[in-house]
Amino acid sequence: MSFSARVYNYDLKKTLESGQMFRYKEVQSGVYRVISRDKVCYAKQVEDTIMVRTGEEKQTSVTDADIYWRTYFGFGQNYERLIELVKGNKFLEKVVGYNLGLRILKQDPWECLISFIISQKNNIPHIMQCIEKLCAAAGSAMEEGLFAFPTPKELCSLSIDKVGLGYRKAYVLNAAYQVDMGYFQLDKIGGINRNYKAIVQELCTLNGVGPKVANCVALFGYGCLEAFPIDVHIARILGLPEMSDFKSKDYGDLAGVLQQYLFNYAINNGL
DNA sequence: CATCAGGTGAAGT
DNA sequence: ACTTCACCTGAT
Repeated sequence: MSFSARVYNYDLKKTLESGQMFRYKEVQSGVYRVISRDKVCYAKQVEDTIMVRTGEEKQTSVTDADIYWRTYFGFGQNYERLIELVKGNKFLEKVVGYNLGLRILKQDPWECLISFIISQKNNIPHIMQCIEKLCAAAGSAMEEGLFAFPTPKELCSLSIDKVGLGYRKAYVLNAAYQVDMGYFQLDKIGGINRNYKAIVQELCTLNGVGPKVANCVALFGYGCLEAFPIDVHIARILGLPEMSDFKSKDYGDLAGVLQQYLFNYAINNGL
């Protein structure tokens, strides 16, 4: 039914609204409805506690849904080392300070892949609108008129002309076909002995998936925190004089976190 | 009406 | 290897 998580240095609003995921809605002040795969939850933060309400019928002990959402929200993550790593660079210190509490979510690779294919050369409100239309058209119905993210098979057998995907439609349909047929195995590329580079390389074999989208999927879908997606905002920032000797590799498995901090700083400060 | 928005692939240097 | 350009669509 619901659970509470004690969190340290977590910011639910920043985490959800930083553009890393698209299926959230603030239904009441401070209450966020979050949808992932075929699951819905309502999350609210009060100081160092996050309350998560799920649609489960009864609460016997810790449910699978609890575990799913704890992992999803990244409650257990800790990026404290990043504060030390950026010391000395005033700009990065400001960026990290601005984003304290923002975590990288652990999303579903399939949903993440399709979402970020759709995101290319597109703006956030329209991305969200496209995804909702896609779910309504192909996903299975859940409670209160909400729809699950469509499975690969569901996406394959859909006419998605009404979704407004534009030229991305072919990319989405092809990805759905490849995954549904088992030609492209999302779970396999994230297997135990695969690494970040291999994941990006594999993802880039899909039509419509280039370095930017592949790195987003690696970061948000596969939990590769060393992934460093470079979009127009990040590229602009990398051109700033204070970033002249910046190398993402220097930040190891916090590079992706810093990337998201830079991105969120950029879109909220007109960079 | 022209331009633009969280890129990519193809074709041209 | 690097540069240019078309691409769907909805918003301004």
